[in-house]
Amino acid sequence: MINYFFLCIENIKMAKKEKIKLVAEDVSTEEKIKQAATKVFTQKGYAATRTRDIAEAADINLALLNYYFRSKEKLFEIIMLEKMQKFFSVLMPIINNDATSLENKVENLAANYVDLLTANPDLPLFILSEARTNPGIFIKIAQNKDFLQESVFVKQLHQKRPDINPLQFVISLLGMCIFPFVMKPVLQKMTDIGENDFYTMMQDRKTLIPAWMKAMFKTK
Amino acid sequence: MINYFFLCIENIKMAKKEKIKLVAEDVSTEEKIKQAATKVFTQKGYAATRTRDIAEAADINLALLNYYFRSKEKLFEIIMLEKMQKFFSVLMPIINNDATSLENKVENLAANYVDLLTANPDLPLFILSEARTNPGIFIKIAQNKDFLQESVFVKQLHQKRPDINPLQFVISLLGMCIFPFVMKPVLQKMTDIGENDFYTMMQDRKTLIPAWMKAMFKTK
DNA sequence: ATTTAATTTAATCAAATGATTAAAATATTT
DNA sequence: AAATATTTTAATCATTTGATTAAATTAAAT
Repeated sequence: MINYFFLCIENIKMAKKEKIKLVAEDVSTEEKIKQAATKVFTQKGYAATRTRDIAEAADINLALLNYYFRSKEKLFEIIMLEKMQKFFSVLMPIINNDATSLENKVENLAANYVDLLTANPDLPLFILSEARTNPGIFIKIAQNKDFLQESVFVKQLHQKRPDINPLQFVISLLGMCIFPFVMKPVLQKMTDIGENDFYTMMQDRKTLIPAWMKAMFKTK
Repeated sequence: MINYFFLCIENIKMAKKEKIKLVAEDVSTEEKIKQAATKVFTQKGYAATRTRDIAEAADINLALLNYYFRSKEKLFEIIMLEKMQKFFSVLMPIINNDATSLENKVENLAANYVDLLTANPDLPLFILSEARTNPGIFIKIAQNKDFLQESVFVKQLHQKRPDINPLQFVISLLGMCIFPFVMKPVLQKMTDIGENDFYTMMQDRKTLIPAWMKAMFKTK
């Protein structure tokens, strides 16, 4: 997260280009490539994606991809870092808020993640599976390894239930929000759940998950 | 699931071989390849796996892979079907048992899946991510699309809470069992959770998840 | 208007990769 | 022991794929 801009504006040439394009405000070739890459990478994963797929989706010449981003790997890193940022920009402000209660944080997390993932359904599977296949990239994201343990959220969880590892609740909460979207491809191939049913269920989860978590806090 | 053996013993030649090898009881070349393929495929996914990786891991000549399994894709299908079977051979008997209570089913599912996934940590991410990338294979698995809706488990859930879609509970339960393993690669790269901590937490979940689910059933 | 810089195109390269082939080695049957 | 079938090896193919190059085109600066 920290070195996101460093990586993104990796050399001066690109920095120049980016600025020009931002001022110009048009959908630049660079942006077209990035959008196409986001689509193809998140749908098929890094290994299954061909640079030619991206070029075709972006409706550009293949050489342009390398001209703008040097390599498939560099382009992928940019996309991945953006996606990770999206994830953490939801998580961090909520779990570190001193002013909200534990219950309130749970409500916020459920609502915000359901909305984020409804808009980006294959985001979780993309991040989670690339973390396994492509470990190198996650090392570059110099995240403070204690950000979770030191969060207000974890402290509130510990206060509420000192007898249970707070991470158990964190994993369950994230699982209840994220897992449906991870499971979606399998679910849709194995059952008759359609797009509308799924959407309704996810919306219902905004209230179900907080209610469930409250009940889980109270178990003896 | 249904056509598993049909696919596996795709032609008479292979059927012959298999029988001979089973009788002979030695670790046949075919079995060596399958074991190596299982390892590499589940770790790296289909697209990122090179047939040469498998050959090297199995310590055999590359041509043998094609001799025994015709193609990378055919080999993959066999591995995938075995893995799916592993998953469903845990799920099906439990959710279709008339003799056990709802609470008992939850206990069984939690305990059995924690054990299964502790022994096969990258099984879920393998299945879930290939379902997205490689949709063709899941069509071949001619699963009855109503097996879940018609299960005793879903009926018991409906009886307990007619006001909530039973699938909401199913997804949450599976999520609480499976998601930790899906999240494991990311979790380990972002926090200081070691292998031992993770193991302990998963064992604790065998009792936590049933307790939580019971509490969730009671929410107003 | 001319020069310089940035962008785009078409053609091509080199390496990687799934697969095949023909011959050699080993096992099985007659 | 000879003949036959099975298994293994080494060499090679044909494609695919990420990347490059040199030329053409367009935009920007002087």
